Amino acid sequence: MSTSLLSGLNPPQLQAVTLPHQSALILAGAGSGKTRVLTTRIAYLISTGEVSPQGILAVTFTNKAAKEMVMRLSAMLPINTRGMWIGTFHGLCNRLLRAHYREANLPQTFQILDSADQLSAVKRVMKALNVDDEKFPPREMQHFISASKEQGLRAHEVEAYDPYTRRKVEVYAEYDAQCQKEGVVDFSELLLRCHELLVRNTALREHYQQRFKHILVDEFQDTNPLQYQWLKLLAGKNNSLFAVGDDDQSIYAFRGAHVGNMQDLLRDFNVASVIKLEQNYRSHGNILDAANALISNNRNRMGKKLWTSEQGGEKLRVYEAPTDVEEADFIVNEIAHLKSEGMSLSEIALLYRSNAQSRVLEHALVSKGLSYRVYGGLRFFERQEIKHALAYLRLMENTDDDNALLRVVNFPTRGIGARSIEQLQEAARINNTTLFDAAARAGGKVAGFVGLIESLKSSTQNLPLPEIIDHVLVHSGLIAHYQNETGAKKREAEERLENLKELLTAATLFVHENEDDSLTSFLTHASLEAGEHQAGDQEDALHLMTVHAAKGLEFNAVFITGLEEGLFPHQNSQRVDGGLDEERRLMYVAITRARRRLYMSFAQRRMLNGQVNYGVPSSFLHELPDDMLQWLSPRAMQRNPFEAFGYATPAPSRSPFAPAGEGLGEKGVGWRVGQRVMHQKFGEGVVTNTEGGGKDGRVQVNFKHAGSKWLALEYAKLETL
DNA sequence: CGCACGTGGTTTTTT
DNA sequence: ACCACGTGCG
Repeated sequence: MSTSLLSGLNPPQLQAVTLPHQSALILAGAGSGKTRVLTTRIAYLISTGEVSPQGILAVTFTNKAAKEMVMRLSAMLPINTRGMWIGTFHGLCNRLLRAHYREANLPQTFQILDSADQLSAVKRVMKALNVDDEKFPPREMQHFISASKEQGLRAHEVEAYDPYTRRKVEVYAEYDAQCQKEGVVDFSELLLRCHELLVRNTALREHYQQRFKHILVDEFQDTNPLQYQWLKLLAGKNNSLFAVGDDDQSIYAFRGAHVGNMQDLLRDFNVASVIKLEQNYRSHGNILDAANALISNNRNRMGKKLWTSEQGGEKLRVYEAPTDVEEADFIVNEIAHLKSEGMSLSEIALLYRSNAQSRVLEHALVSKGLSYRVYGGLRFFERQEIKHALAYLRLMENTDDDNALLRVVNFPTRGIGARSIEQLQEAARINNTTLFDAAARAGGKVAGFVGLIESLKSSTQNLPLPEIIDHVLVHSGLIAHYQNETGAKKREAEERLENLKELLTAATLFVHENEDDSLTSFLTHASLEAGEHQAGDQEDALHLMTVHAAKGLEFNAVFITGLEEGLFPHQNSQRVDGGLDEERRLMYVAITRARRRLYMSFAQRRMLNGQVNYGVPSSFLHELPDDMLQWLSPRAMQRNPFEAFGYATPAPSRSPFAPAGEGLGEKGVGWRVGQRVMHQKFGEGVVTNTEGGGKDGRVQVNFKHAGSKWLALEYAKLETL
């Protein structure tokens, strides 16, 4: 093999890459070359003849990461990466289920429900079962089902000791039955079904166990219990599981990720030693030291301390603004300055804890004329018009897909109203068929719809994919529908038409890039890679995104905004066990995105949910060593940080948020927002909000140690400070 | 059928 | 403040 493959690796990286055939856990810190290690290991295994490309199974969480891996691998080795099993958990499970659809008891053209599809499917089940959606909010129901599946539990396996849970289990069971009848699977079902297939089918399991000698997993800290079970099953007794992850960057517990999988892996696979990648190639020393200091406040870490040869660097800049608007102004000015110094906008990121915070920032950016791009939000394949188009295509593939039928049976409107649909559903229920079957037996306009689908099917047979879609767009009436929009909706309709055109482009591209260019394959692509298709990122633009979305990225300059107690760390995290630790990891992720310059800012007052909120600076700021910080605003943290943050002086009576002459936050409760108070049990704090008056009055107090709490004035004994 | 108005919710999210 | 969703009316 070529020695160049391994050159430039540091000792632990080299050790990881060249490990013998054994299971391993690689604890890879931020910016420590994790992806490089992963891809180089694959290249190493193949080029030494240890394993053939077919014997590799490499799993990631996102399509982006999978693509990156494939790209780097093809650059390293002169092999055809097509056909290699490198992909997301969902993508790989899909592949397996498609290959063995009969054994998995699925139709060949089974469709994949995204979250929105799943929600409407849940709602339909609940309606059919007469479930009170006040007592059982559909969203919660959906979460219950997904969460159960991610634990590897079918409805009958869920422990239900109370009537409430039993009812949910009932819905879960019926939901699964409905999906089975309609030939659709949701995201977690892909994994669970695949797992069950391998558990039950010994021959199949052994076949894949024989095949995948080396299994490699990226971002292992984000795996949920079902994903871990799946990996364990495929690894069997003889294969090696090479897991790369960072417990300090585990920020997805809220959606079922189980960091404990890292410890479990050590035990289940008898991992002899954990290899730590601690040399960071991304950030300057100060940034790294600050991150280390912050994360050292977490308990139960596997233990890891990043270091860099790039010692020192700039201090971390901290800015306190009176209001969120002024915070945004400061940031925008700072960015304009950086730009004038030659930094390109795309090298700068603006991070926030929650999406709502982007509004103020965007406003400031627009007025300053700086181009930016907000990441996250509505994805291409999730747009209404695209979903409509896909629904027609799905129905053509699989007429049992009731979700798809309901979406387009009367869109564009063809006179099939709520009444006709109810009749259809009733007929389907009585005869135990799907809606399309019921529709096929109906007359009138419904029959017309059935005819439309049949004619779309027959007239597009053997056409290439883009032509199929083009035909459907025209003959479904979608194009005409949007073309006929006038008045207020005209602009919106034009954009939708653009997107439909873009769908054709996406299909053309898909045909070029994929060997399997069937409609089923394209529909799967649309479900599993909803976000991949994004237009317009050529321009040099700032990156605006949540901290979550920033994981895995890096920038020369990073702004972490809204560093206020209750926002970041977020209020709701207090209710969750280990919530604060996860918030701290989130902050750790945020800090470690920066290469050279890091700004952290907060505001004294902020408009939140239509209300003025008075915040105190994030406790995370206190956890950063003073000597690494450079304060850009007058108010500095000195001997007693809390002292510096309290609002000993009354808040000004005029603020951007308060009409002139009115006392701030004065609602008759007798406490003023900004007032420092003492509570017998919770100690020192600052009033951040008030509500009601007299006996019913409540105040929100942000306590120094106990966090933020709402207190009923009737009971709370508060004293002024 | 489509619009107008009212109501509730509001952390993070990939697949 | 804002948005998404649901209901009721023309």
